[in-house]
Amino acid sequence: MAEDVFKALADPTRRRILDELVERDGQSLFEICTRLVTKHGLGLSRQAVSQHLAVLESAGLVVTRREGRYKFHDLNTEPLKRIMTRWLRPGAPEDTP
Amino acid sequence: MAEDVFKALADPTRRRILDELVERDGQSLFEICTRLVTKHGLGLSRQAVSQHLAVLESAGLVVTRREGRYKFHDLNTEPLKRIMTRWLRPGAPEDTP
DNA sequence: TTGATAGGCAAGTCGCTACTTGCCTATCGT
DNA sequence: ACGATAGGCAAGTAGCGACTTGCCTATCAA
Repeated sequence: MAEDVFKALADPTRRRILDELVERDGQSLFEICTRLVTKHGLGLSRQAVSQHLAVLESAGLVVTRREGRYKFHDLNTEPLKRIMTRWLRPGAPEDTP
Repeated sequence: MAEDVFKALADPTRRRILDELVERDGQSLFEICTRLVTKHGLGLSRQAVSQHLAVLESAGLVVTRREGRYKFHDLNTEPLKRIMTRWLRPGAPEDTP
């Protein structure tokens, strides 16, 4: 669980995607895709972004809702909140790697 | 900078090390090593731990002080604090991947 | 000074992961 | 019905990252 969140956050592109979703929630795959390419000069394929979104979703950082042929992506900060305090208050470990 | 912190946090063993340092600050390499092996049944070599500590240090999460033939490791939570708020308040991106 | 302890350096192996390519399904407009 | 749009699945490739192995340096105790 925490494992998935940390691994999801490890990739720069995925963090960029989260940035995008903070700025505008509920974007489709193609929207995110074009945003990443145009705004930040990242050159990546649609599938690459799709796979990143899958990682973020299975980490719980992104939730999706389908409408027709569109799939919208929303940010979910709950997993983040649960993680951040881990080393800040002395001291309590929680997850099993 | 932020890149290094996220990558450092991506590994379970390194998170365990941080857990150890929260619990008892200023441990040596060998102390951390034995703790990891005995308390959590992790089977890893001294060099493995040493390399993990190097990653944590260059991410700024751990600071070291040398005394004679000992090198003590202390936790530094500053990089964490700087990172956590990134996606919590809507919205402002900050690092360049 | 010698041996033991604490740590560092460098090269090599292996597995995971990010990304691509190619093809397939589903929904919408006309 | 047709084509175009939005997305999914699967296999393959390449590079990075965790870990090992072997050897080397430095400090302390006897």
